[in-house]
Amino acid sequence: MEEKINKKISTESYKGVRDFYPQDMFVQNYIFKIMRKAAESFGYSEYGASILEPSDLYRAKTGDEIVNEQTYSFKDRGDREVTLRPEMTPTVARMVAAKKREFSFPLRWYSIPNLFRYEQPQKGRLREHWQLNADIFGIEEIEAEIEIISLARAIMKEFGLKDDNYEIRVNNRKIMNYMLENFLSLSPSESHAISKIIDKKDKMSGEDFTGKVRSAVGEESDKLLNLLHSKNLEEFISLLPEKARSHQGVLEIKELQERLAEIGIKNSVFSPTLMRGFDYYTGIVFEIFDTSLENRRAIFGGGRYDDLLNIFGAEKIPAVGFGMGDVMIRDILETYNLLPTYKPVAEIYICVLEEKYQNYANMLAQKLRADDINVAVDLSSRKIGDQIRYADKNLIPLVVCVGENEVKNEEFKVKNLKSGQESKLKAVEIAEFLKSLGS
RNA sequence: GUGCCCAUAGUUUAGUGGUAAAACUUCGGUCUGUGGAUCCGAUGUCGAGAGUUCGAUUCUCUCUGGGCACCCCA
Repeated sequence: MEEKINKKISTESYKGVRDFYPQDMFVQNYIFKIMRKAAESFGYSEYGASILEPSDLYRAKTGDEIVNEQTYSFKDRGDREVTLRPEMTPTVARMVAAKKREFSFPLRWYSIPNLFRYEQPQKGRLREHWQLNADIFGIEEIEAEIEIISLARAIMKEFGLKDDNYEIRVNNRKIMNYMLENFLSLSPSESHAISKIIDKKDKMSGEDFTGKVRSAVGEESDKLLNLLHSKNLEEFISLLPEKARSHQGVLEIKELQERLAEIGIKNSVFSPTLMRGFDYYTGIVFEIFDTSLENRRAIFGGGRYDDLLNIFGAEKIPAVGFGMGDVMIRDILETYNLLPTYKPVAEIYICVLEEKYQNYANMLAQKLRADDINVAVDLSSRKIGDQIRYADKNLIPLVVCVGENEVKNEEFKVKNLKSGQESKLKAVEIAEFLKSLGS
């Protein structure tokens, strides 16, 4: 024997990414199907783009550090810096800005891109994931937020989630900025730092949070803490100084909640500690938050980003949008036992009793396919029992055996593997029969 | 990037300083013009590399991968 030169290649997938075997792909397709259906029911059109973007696209917004350390970035053969897109918003902003003269606004767009980030994988966060992005461009008024949140809620509903499975947390960057910069007289960098602390409130103990706020804000911290602990908007407003009570940011939240309630969305909650990590948000921000004990995580997040398109030198184009990841929604559906049961694509399996009937079986399959039926034909010439067993193990619901009798009579016994029932049918009747099964 | 835990057939798990076992799955055979069965058999360089040792799957280190948390958050 010669020594082995070839080293075996590992069958593991690349770190932090997933293989989708047919059963996984079935779930993935189900998730995408629901997302598409809901988005399109609101008149949103699907768009797409390459996963490769020039690194500058992200530098402009997020800074060198994130691009260098948290993205997949490399130089191509032409010495261009390239990044695997870590999010879709800059891409869609670029696309909209590029052709803004050609579009009549508002634009309602969605996409389900795969996104990459170079990070340590952990729960709910992998290196590659898919994320529904839905955005509306060109509406300055709160109508945009109402529509976007309605869409988010419609998706939850379509997945079978009930309103009391989650809450819609809302806040407004405008009032938060006002509060930090005017009411508490913090400098922009101080208020930026405190925003990050506020955003993490739920991740630390009450004392920790109080302590961190005190050391960051100083003597005014009690005022801030009281505001952040308000249970609802009324309490929050009552703690604001007189002249701030009718601040636009407050009015927007109030109107948003009222308008949502009017159209039947009653599970919105004002959440003064909701900030969202991104700096580009300029107004309302929101999150759909799973209230089950198992997850306690945001399923959706989004908000208004009126100034983002400015980086392309475009005139201001207001925008509201959100993202929803496939990893999170999978976890949620699992929690509430809402994952669909796997069904293979083949509806009928044709068993071949003797090798000489193989081509007859192929012809029968062709006829059925012409009637839009998904048919697989056995190729093994194995014993009939093994063929049926194969169909059964692969969850194919119906079996037709082709042998001497069938060829002679042109009639087929269609066997339902679940019930064991057989129906004698002509080839042309099979499509109708399938419809009657309602599969 | 940091820390903790983990790694044995395809899967779930036993087990030992003297090169491994069970169940299920898969594949092959057995039996039946109609299935989830029976019986027989096959499938592992114990994640990779190095070290300690007469001898390592077992002990040590490094790496890789997985899980969780931190960092960061899209």
